[in-house]
Amino acid sequence: MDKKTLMESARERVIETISHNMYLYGVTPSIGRLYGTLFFNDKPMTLDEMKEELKMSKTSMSTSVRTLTDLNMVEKVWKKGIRKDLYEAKKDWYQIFIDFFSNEWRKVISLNVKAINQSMRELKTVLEEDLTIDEKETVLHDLEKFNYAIEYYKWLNQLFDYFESNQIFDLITKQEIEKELD
Amino acid sequence: MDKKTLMESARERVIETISHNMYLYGVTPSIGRLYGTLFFNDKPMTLDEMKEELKMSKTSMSTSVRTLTDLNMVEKVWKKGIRKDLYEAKKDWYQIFIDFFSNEWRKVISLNVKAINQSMRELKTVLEEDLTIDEKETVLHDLEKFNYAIEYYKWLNQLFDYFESNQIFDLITKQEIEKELD
DNA sequence: TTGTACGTACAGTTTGTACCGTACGTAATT
DNA sequence: AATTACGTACGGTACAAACTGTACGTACAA
Repeated sequence: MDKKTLMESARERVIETISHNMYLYGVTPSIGRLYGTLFFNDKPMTLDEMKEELKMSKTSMSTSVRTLTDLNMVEKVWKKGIRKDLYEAKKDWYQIFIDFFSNEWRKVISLNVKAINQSMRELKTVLEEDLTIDEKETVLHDLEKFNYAIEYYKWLNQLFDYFESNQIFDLITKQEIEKELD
Repeated sequence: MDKKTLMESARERVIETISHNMYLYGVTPSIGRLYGTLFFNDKPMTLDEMKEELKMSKTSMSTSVRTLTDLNMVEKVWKKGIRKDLYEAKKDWYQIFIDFFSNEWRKVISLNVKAINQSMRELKTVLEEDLTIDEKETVLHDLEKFNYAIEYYKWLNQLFDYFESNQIFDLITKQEIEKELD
């Protein structure tokens, strides 16, 4: 294998691995591959360049890039004289990690909390009616579980606050190497 | 709406919300719904009971329950005199959250690190050959990125160590209520 | 040993979604 | 104003994943 191929395959291996593991962020391998490609490409790319590089349709590049933008993994950049939109990978992985929780997870938490609050209100009105022993017990059990959930979501939000405020880096510093990986 | 329906719908709303939001853990709504059902069912359930409750096939229940078990969200329990397998939801959501990172994320990190190390070794041998200025620059750039990634994964692992050791609860206590949700 | 109950592997079917080509709206260029 | 270049909404297709039914292996019961 000549040096050219070796250089390419070394990069490809990592891109491919990343692409198959970005399901943790809820994206498909194709989208992951696009991020990997942008990450290793030092210059911003146009949709046409991505299309060419990945041998996929321009449409796919457009929607994929939008997904990555929504996840704060990619941003549009401007360069004078160039009409096409240019995109480049955000390269601060710590920030991407934190943003993911601050955005995606908090969105979900908010939805769950809303549903739980609604159900709690309803159950509390039911409590005022005549209930059998069993019914009352069931309602109280459910209310306990709802309360537990709410507490948990509060905890999660506090945790994400901690991430977002960068206090987490006081606790675990970026450069520090304390133990060997693998 | 009578009290019976109200009680059921209050519970259903929350189960449904959870089921649609458990994609963050990489599971489908069906599997999420099963977890929700088990969570609110105070007694362990058999596959047949789940099948009946969710109006799905026993096969689906079997595979779904296995998925949830792999995620440490459900466990098999024994009861003397009962031949069927019984399953119940694990109810410690903090632990589930932590286990998710300790298991799923670490698995992915390990794979990524392996790929990167392999590629780093290859690039370092390439560096010893005759390279054009441009080639050498590219290789060095890639090596820098690989190093960055390795550092990031070390950081993540340290973070998860912190979770796993429960030190995180010293930092953010479970009961504490500091701010209002939503 | 035979019969019964149970969980799951497997293969078939259906549902969902990733991806493509086309065709349109918008904005820059002349 | 006309033309060109560009990004994306839309509808169709093809592949993948979720789900089902059957059928088998295993373990307990009689």
